[in-house]
Amino acid sequence: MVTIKDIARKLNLSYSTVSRALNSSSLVNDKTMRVIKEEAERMGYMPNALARGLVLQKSGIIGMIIPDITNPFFPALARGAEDAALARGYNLLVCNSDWNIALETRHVKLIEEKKVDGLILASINLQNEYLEKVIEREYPLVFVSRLYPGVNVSFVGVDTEYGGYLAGRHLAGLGHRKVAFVGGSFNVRSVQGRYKGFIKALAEYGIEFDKSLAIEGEFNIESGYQKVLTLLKERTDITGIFAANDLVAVGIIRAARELGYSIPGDLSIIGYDDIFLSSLPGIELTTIFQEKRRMGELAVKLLLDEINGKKHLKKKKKRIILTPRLIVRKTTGPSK
Amino acid sequence: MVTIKDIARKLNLSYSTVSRALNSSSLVNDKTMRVIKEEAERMGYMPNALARGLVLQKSGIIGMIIPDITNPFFPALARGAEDAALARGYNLLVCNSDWNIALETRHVKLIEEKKVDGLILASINLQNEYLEKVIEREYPLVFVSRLYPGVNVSFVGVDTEYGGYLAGRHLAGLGHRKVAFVGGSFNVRSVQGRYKGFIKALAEYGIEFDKSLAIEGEFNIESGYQKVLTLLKERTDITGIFAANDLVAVGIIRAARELGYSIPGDLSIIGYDDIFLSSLPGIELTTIFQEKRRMGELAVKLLLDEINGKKHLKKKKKRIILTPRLIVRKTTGPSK
DNA sequence: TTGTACGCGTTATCAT
DNA sequence: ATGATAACGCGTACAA
Repeated sequence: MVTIKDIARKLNLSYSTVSRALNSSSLVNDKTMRVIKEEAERMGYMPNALARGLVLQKSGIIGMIIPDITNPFFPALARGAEDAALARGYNLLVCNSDWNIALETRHVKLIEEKKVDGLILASINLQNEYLEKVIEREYPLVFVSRLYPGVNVSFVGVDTEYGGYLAGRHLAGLGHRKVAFVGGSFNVRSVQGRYKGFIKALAEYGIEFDKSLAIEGEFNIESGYQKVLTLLKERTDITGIFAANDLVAVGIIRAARELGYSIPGDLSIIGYDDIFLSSLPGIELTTIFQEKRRMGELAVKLLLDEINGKKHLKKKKKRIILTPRLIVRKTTGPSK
Repeated sequence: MVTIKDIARKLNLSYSTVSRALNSSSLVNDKTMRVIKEEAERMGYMPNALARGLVLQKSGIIGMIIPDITNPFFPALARGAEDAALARGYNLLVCNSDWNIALETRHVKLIEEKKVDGLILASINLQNEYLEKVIEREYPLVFVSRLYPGVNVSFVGVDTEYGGYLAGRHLAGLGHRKVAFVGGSFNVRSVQGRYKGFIKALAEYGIEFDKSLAIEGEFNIESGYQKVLTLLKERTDITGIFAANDLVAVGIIRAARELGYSIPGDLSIIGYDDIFLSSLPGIELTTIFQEKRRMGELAVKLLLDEINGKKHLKKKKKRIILTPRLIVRKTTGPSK
C-alpha cells in the first residue's frame, strides 16, 4: 500500500507538505502541489479512510437502520438516502433489524463502533433503552417515517392523519357507508394517525364508524388475507375497506376474490404507501402515495446539516412533514 | 469518549493489560480480567473500530455493489448477504451503481478507501478498466449472479442455461410451437445462457426456433410492454413467450391484456427470477426460481473464507453454481 | 511556503 | 502476568 510517506520520500518533501497538497491546502505552492498530485496519481496513492477518520474523529459513513430491505416499502427509502449521501461524499451503511429490538440494539452498537457520523432510524417505535442512551448522548440522529415516542429528535415523515383522511373521504365520497379498517398493529403511531384521519373523514359524511370493524393485524399480505377472510364471512354488509398498507391490501384482494367478490364491483379496497407493486397490471390498487425516496433524501440532508452545521444549529431539532396524495386506480368504485 | 487508556488510568493498570483483557487474551489473570471488563462496562467503553482497523489493517466491513436496490431482484440478494455478514461480525456496505460504469468505479474507489475487507459484485458485466486493476491487485472479490468476462475470480451464480431449458421444456411440453423470447440486452451472459437453454429444449421437441422472434430490449416492465405490443400486432400466430426476467414478463402481461388476449388461454407467458411480486394475486406468474437470498449468503461465505482462510486458500478461486427451478403458476397453459 | 513533532485509539513486540 | 513502547497512516499546531 502506498502512503503519504512514500510520496514524500520519493519527492524529497516532508509528509506534512504532501498531506496538505493532497487536501488542496492553500498553504502550498501551486507548482509543488501539481507535482505532488501527479506523483500521487502515478504511484496509485489512495487515502486511508481509517487513519484519516481516526485523527478527524469521523468516518465518512452514515448508518441507517430499517426493518427489512425485503419489504417493498424500504428500498426506495434506502435508495433516496444513499443518493443524497453519495452526493455529499458519504457512504450509507444500511442494516436490517427485522422489527426486533435486540437486533436493532446490536446494529446500533456495531455501527457506533464503526464511528459512523450519524444515524438514520426507520426502524421500530417500541421502547429501546439502549437507543435512549444514544439519544441522550446527543449523537446525530434522524428518525424517518416512524417517530420514536416522547423524545425530542429530528424527524422526516408524512402527515398520516391527512393520509387517512384522504382515504376516508374517497371511500365515503363514493357512497360507501359500511367500511372497515384493517390494520397492522394499532400501537404504531402512524397507524393511529391513519385511523384517526379516516374516522374524521367519515364523520364529515355523517358516517359513524363501527369500531368493531377496526381489525388489528400485521403489516403483511398473509395477515390481510386471513383477517378479511374471516371478516367477510361474518359481515356481508361491508362495501369498502381501508388497509393499513398496500401489502395488507394485496392480501385483502386475494381473500375477496377467493370469496367471489368482484373488485371494485362488490367491494372497494384502498391501500396505503403506494409501493412498487401497487401499480402493476392485475393489482392496480387505489392507495395513498407517500414520497419514500424523498424522505430518504431529506433524512440525510437533515442529518448532514446537523453534523456539519454551525454549533448553534447542532442542538436544533428539525421536523419535516410531507403531504401524502390520493392515487385512484382500479380497486375502488361507487357503492352499490 | 472513553478509551482503553481511561480504563487503565482508573484501574492503575497499563493499557496493554486492559487491551488484552478486553480481547479475552489467555495471558491475563482471571480476576483482573473480570475487574477490567466490569469497569469497562460501567464506564460505557466501546471499542473504536477505526483505531483497531488501522493497526489490524482491516475494517470489519465488506462492500457490495448492486445496480439498484429498487429493482425487486436485489433486496433478497442484499438481505442474504447482510445476514451472513452479520453472523460473522461484519457489516455490509451496499452501493447502487445504476448499471453505470463510471458510478460503479466511483463506488469501488470510495469503498476501497474505507478499507473494506472484501467486495461483492452483482453489478455490471461491461468492461471496467478500474475493476480489472482491482482484480489484478488480488483484492478479495466475489462476483454474484453475473460473471465478469474473461477473468479468474470467485463466483456464485445460477445455471442459467438449465433455467432457460426448463422454460423451453415447459412451454414446448404444453404444446406451444410458435414461441418468442423477449429479452433484456443480449450482451449479458446470463441472458445468453437462458436463450441457449431455451432453444435447446425446443429442439428436443422438434421445434426450430424462429430467430426473428428473439426480441432484444431492457430489463424492465416498460420495455416488455412496448416490445410485445409491437410484436403481437405483427405476429398473431405466437402462443407462448419466454421473458428474460419477471419484470419484462409483467410488462408483457399488460400488453397482452390490453390487446384483448386472455392469459393463459390465448397466450402463455413464463418469466425468470421469481421476484417478490410474481406470486401476487392478479399476477401469479409462471417463472424460473433462483435462490436469491442464498446466493447472497454464499457470496459472503466465499468471500470471508478467502479473507480469513489459510494462505494457500487465498489464491484459490471458487465457483458455486446453483440450480434453478420451475414454478408453475397461472400464466401458462396448454396451447390451443 | 515548508518542516518537525505530536496525537488520534488500538494492537503487538519486546522486556520484566 | 504485567508494563513500556513502537507502530498503523494521517492531519495539524507550531516552529522555521
